[in-house]
Amino acid sequence: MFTTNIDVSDLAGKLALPVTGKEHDACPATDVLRRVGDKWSVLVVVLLGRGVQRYGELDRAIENISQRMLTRTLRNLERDGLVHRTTYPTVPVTVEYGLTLLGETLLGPISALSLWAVAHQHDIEAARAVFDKQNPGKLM
Amino acid sequence: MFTTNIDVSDLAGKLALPVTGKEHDACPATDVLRRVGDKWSVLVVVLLGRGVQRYGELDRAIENISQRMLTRTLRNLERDGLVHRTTYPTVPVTVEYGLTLLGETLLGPISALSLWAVAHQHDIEAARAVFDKQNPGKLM
DNA sequence: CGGCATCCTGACCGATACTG
DNA sequence: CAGTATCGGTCAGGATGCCG
Repeated sequence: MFTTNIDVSDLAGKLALPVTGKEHDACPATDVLRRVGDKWSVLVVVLLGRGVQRYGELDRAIENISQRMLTRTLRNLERDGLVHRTTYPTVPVTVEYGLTLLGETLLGPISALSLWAVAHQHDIEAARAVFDKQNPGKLM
Repeated sequence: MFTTNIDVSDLAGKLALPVTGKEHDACPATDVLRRVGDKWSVLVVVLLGRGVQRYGELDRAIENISQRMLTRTLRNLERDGLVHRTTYPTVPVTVEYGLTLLGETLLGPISALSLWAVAHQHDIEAARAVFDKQNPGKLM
């Protein structure tokens, strides 16, 4: 069981003003947030959090992901050192994917965010309904 | 001081296999992750976490954000109920932005993720260097 | 001051076909 | 089985100009 215990003031305190473009682009948090924000990465990480799985297992587990995106997602995660890829010289070839130790440490933060999303989904949905009613045709 | 204390097994346990396309698209976590993953939302939320700020203050604080994206980011956050917008009928008009109570509860999870990113930035950088050396020309 | 309208570029992502 | 190659669509995001 992993737990996280975070003091928010740590982050706000570290942030100096103004935030230049280079600071933002070079910020490791920006980097990670973009990876986490792409369509499949978090889902793959969470699935691999249950244990090592083969390419085909992931492909079937996520039903509608394209092979292109599954491969791209796994390559990116592998490049960042979050996922390790193991091949066995069988015929045909067998490939297993699993989380690295670094990848496992990511489970805590992304679970915190996911659980926040689940916990507050109705608040968000309600807020959107109000906004869309008060601002017809705006945004969207 | 906000703190979060998360049991990762909560998330993995809730996830059933296989994950259909509709389940993934309708998942509130997917939704939040995409908003968090866009280029400016988290930065704006963190800045507003320090207190109410005017449009121009945010614009100068983030130096190189375009007005278009600042407005879009604020609108999206407002629509989701994370940010509140207050206008004062001065001449010219004054507009203040601040976090809602819901928005403040998001500071915990995104700080957890950001601090993870900062803590492991060197691991990630090193992993990328190894990957890029072993797979020249692949990905990127 | 605090936007909105418009145009443009490059990601991200999906569909399809092919392969060691 | 586990990918690669190619094409095309959609959309985030930047630049510029105008406005109440």
